Amino acid sequence: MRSDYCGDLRTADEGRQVQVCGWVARRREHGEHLAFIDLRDHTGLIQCVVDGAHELRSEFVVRVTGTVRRRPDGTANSELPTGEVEVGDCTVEVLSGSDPVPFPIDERVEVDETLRLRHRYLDLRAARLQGNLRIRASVNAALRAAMTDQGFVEIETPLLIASTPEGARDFVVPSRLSPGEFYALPQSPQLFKQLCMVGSVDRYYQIARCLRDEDLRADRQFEFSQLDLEASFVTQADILEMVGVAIGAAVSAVRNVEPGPIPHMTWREAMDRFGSDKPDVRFGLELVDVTAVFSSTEFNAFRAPSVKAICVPGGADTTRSRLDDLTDRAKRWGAKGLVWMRVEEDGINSPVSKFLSAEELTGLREATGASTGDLLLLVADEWRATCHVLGLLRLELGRPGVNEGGLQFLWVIDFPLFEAIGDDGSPVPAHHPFTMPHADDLHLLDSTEPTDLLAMRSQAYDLVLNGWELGSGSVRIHDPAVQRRIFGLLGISSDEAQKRFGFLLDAFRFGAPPHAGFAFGIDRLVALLAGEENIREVIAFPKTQSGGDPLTGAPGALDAGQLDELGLRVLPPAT
RNA sequence: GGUCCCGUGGUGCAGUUUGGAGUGCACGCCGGCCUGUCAAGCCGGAGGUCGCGGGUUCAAAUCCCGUCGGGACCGCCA
Repeated sequence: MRSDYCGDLRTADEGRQVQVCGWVARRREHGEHLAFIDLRDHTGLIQCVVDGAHELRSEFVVRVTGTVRRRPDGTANSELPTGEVEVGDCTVEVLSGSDPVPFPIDERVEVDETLRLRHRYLDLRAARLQGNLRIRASVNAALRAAMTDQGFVEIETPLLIASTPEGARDFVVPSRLSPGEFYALPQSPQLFKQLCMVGSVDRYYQIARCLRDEDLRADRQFEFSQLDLEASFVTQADILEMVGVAIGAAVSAVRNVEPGPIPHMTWREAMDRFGSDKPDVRFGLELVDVTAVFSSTEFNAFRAPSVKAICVPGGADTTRSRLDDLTDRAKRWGAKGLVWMRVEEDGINSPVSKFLSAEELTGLREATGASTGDLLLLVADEWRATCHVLGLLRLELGRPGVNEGGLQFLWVIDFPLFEAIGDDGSPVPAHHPFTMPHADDLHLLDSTEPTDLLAMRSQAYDLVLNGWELGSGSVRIHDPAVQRRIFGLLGISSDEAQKRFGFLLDAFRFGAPPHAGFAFGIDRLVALLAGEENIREVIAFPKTQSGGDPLTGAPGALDAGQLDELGLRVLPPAT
């Protein structure tokens, strides 16, 4: 039916009789007996010269039989890869007609996203999504090859599993055979991959679909894909190396460059310098600790456990309304306030400068390296709150576009084991409860001091790319005694632990190898490699921010018969 | 749970601040002309519940309240 793809024809094909199939992208009529058709398939466009095209319309599906010829002198189109040639002496068969399309299939027009999603099959015809889906496919292929090369075995794990109350909200599936009971869809294959380790698989991986019922964002969908992996008899360093190999393969499959070794940064340093556990290191505006400068200040707002500043070079001309806007944002992010200071020729211009001593102002300029023309922004609070607010402010002020600054991968290591002490007095795990404490901090497990517990580091690590958390992993606890100790600290009784994770704990009684793993989001990686700031652009059929699918109408109601069969009754909406 | 932005012929926008006739631009669509265009060109034409509901007003796309849809973000996402 077809001899060539549209986008493949070149001068080397001159003289060949070809059959090309595709969609009419554009039609240019020049009277009754000359017209040009741009024929489009997934490879690109080819111009066909036809004897009249009045019956043809945009997006008609046609098969064109003709001869490839060099275009007449002066009529080549340098914008098109196929622009040196055209298909002439054409016979056109209409294989399928088309109504006028609801939006132009043209990159140059930004169309309402609901409309694009409602007619996703049309949106997919555009080069942007065609390219993105193919980038995604080559990333998947490169990851599979890299994992296979490293001795990993691809294993599929179940989608219908038991709900565990940890982590994100589960999507649940009612059971017909056990009315009133439910499966959960996996948030990740976490427990199964650890069982694979107990089962002596040694190295497991999977491109796994994961589902979490949490609010959607530009970088979050209900459903997403992870490269999920786990290995036995390895250290954290081994896992980082293996993931680095996979990432390198994915990057070089899309770009023609190897990303090189991925630098490491401790969690503490990331928070201190960037105010985030997923720092975007493509730009400066780093946080500067100035707590010491105000150690004996008279200014109440700065009598806080942590005072930090951002110096915005050349920012002194920031307008008052913009500063007010930044202050509003800082407050919405949880700050008690935001102090701004314009560094001017004759000193510091700030609403609070009269509360500060000369020594403090001098110390501040020294600590931040601020010079005339700069803007200083300060927040004072608990250390975590200060870092958090200034970290968000930093992104607001300087974050580069998705295609700027290259690909800056970063390992964030030495995460804390616990992120806070909960209301019940038990520490709250920062990762999951199977995370191995850092070897140097194991002795703190026996401490009863909250500060000791919060100081404990874990063998957990995140991979970050340009400020996006790509994924996380950890060395797991394989020793039942340590696991019991952790559950005890978390306030999880052995009965409760047995109820929640009994099958895993049982498995660990029969010889669990030391093991560690990782998982990273393929949607996010592909989006950044494709230069997209939204993962919906690299997903064939994504959902809107409110979790709907304008194409299929999901989610929708069930009819009474289905509900009966499942033993379900729908309550009226709460008011 | 919260903050902010958007919604105007098929598409993308302007018009909303300061109320005065559905006014404008570009693309697309339909018809005609046109033998080297390429986002073809020229001429003509059709096409509107200004998201929806209520309110204020002599008068609402415009002001107010509510609601629906979309987007960005905070919370949330072990």
